[in-house]
Amino acid sequence: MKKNRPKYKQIIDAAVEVIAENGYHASQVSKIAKKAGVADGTIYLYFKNKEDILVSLFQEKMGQFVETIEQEIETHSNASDMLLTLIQVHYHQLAKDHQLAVVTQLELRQSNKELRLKINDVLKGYLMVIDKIVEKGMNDGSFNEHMDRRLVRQMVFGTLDETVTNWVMNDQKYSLEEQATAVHGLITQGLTK
Amino acid sequence: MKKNRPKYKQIIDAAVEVIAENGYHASQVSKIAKKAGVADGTIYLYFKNKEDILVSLFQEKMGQFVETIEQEIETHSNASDMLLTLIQVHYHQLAKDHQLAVVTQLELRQSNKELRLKINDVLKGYLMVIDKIVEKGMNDGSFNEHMDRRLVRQMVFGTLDETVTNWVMNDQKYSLEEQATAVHGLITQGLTK
Amino acid sequence: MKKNRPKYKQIIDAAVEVIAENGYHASQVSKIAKKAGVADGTIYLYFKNKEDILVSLFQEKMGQFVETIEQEIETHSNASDMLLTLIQVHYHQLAKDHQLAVVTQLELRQSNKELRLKINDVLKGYLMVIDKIVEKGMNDGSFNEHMDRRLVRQMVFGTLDETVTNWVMNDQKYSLEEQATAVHGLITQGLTK
Amino acid sequence: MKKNRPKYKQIIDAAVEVIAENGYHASQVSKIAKKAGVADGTIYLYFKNKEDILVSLFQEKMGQFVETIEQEIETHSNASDMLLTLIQVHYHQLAKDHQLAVVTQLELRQSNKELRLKINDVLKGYLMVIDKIVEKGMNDGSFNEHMDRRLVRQMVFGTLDETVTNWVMNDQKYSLEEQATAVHGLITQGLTK
DNA sequence: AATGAATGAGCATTCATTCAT
DNA sequence: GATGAATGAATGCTCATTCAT
Repeated sequence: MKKNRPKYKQIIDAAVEVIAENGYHASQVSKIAKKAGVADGTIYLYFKNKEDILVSLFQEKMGQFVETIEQEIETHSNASDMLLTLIQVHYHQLAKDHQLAVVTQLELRQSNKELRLKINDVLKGYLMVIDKIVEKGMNDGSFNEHMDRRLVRQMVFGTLDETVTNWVMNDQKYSLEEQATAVHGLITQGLTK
Repeated sequence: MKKNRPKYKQIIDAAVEVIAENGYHASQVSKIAKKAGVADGTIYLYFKNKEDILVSLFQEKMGQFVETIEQEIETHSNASDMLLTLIQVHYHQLAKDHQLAVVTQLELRQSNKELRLKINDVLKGYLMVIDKIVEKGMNDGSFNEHMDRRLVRQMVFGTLDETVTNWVMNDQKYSLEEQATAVHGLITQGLTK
Repeated sequence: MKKNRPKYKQIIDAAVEVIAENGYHASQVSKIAKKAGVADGTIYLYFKNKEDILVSLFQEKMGQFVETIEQEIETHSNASDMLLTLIQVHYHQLAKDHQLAVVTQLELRQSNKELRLKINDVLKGYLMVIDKIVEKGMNDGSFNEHMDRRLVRQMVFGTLDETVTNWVMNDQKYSLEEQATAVHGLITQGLTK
Repeated sequence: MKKNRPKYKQIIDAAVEVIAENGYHASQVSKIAKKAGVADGTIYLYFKNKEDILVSLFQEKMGQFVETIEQEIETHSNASDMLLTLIQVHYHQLAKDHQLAVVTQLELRQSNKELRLKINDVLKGYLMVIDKIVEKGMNDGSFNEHMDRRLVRQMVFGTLDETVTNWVMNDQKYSLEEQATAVHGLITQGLTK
């Protein structure tokens, strides 16, 4: 299994670093190879092509991301608490790894439509976690049962994504994690008094 | 004034068409020129460079967008109604011009960081409209007065943007405009019953 | 006769200025037109094409150059004195018009082979003046009668041209005219004691 | 060391051929690559850019040129003989390689000012050889000790350069090498009987 | 005569991918 | 498995010249 050989992770981590430092368009395969300490050609023993590096990068990182969130959520039985936890962990994961935040929020979005579609596929795992929480809240009566689940998921994800992107674009100069409860409040209570 | 000469708009409209049809990266200047019915060199009488076409495109379209929304909002005196109108008009504008929706939601985001920063500048005008509505609602007591205005703006914009992007990515196969009241409900009431 | 209309000289003088300021390759027709205070298209009422401006420029300036030298030479009856006068006037003409010196010594040489052949044609008038002096000196016995006239002409012209070019390349920071007698000495006496 | 790999010289020789055949401005990198039998991109493994090919070309060829002249000169102890040898070898080197003569005398001079400055740097090695000969002659009393060394160098180089350029422009239809002694006579004895 | 908007041919360079060693 | 030299397709922009007014 290629994914377990040391160079696989080595190349993915090099890719994160190179993209964070140079930006998406200035991240040539040769730069990633150099940073990973392998020859250009070696990359192609582990990845089908450049796009495959980026998709794999996203899969690896997002996989850990979702896994961590799922574990944390399990410690709660209440949908609203689970949602707060999801927000906190989401923010925490990105706040603790600035490079990864830049890469996922800004750089990877410059990729072409096909790559973005594949990234969306990877995101589905995350959206399902949101879905489960919403589902639970709607079933146990803590959330409004007349909501369109798809729209709820889009509101939650759109809000989290937009807040993180703004934080990254503002050079991460305020605390992302401290916003968690306020954002949770907005999502659960809405704007109305 | 270059912006009033017919070829200016002709080229911008051609750019929207070409990008919608071919995608951002396959949209060569020569293709845009051909579609606009002018010579390649003519493009450069009206735009500084390729990026300038795209920024101008966004400015033109977003300018009309914001203007239309502002006019519609003025017919209401209530913050919640204004927000509903904003959502409706936002959805309507993009639903009525599928090509423009594809270009702004998907294609233009593949541009490099500089272009995206310029696009963000243009977006500020729109965000200010959201701000004004929120401000009004918080002042007249219809909205919760303890909210962080920045976060509110990000939630509203993030939700609208995510819902439109999903609609575009799903090939616009359901009605965007019919979602408006549901989205308005989610934003104003939140998830909680 | 086009050459007598005011815009003809106006354009040529603008060309000298523009080329001296911007260099040969950055001297677009539109820049020359602007400096001359005429429209781009007007240039083509007076000159066949861009190359024709440059050839005409060289003809005009070199014509005056040769004429001045011929007049000055006539005041002498001795070949060696004539040669000294030629050198002095050659240096003086270029020293008094720095822009013209830059244009003829450096910039115009970047032109393509065809233009340089035409320039050489114009130069023939000047070379004939040198020839006449040498001829006279060889006939009256003051110059060595066994010399190859062509080679003598090339030595004289090559020496003058190289000394002026060096002076221009060194930013004209020493006096060109003060070198005249020394150069005359070298040419007439050679290196040998 | 890139300069020792076979493709380095292969590309430089191709550049000489292509420029001699097509002229400076019609010598595209792709033409040079084709003539050298390599891919366009390969050029850039050996040279920084197009200008670097031309500067390297000049350095390589002029390096051999100067080296050959220095070796030949060493076989003489007399300044005048050394000068004759320099002229003979200068003429011989260019007469035996017509293409190189065309490229250095005509084509490379069409380059822009920066390239010409770099070429002048390379030329300094050659001018120093002239300087050494003149110095020697002035010290041992065979040459006039009151001469301005800079002017002498310019006269010698200007004369050689002009005679070669004329020969090239006249399609090399007479013998350059047979002129050597006559030119040497002109330079050492001057025009005066 | 004069204008200036419009034209469109032309080209250096990068970089993902391959494949002989 | 690993290497890295070699490949070659792909494109934004300039500017001399024209011609309708």
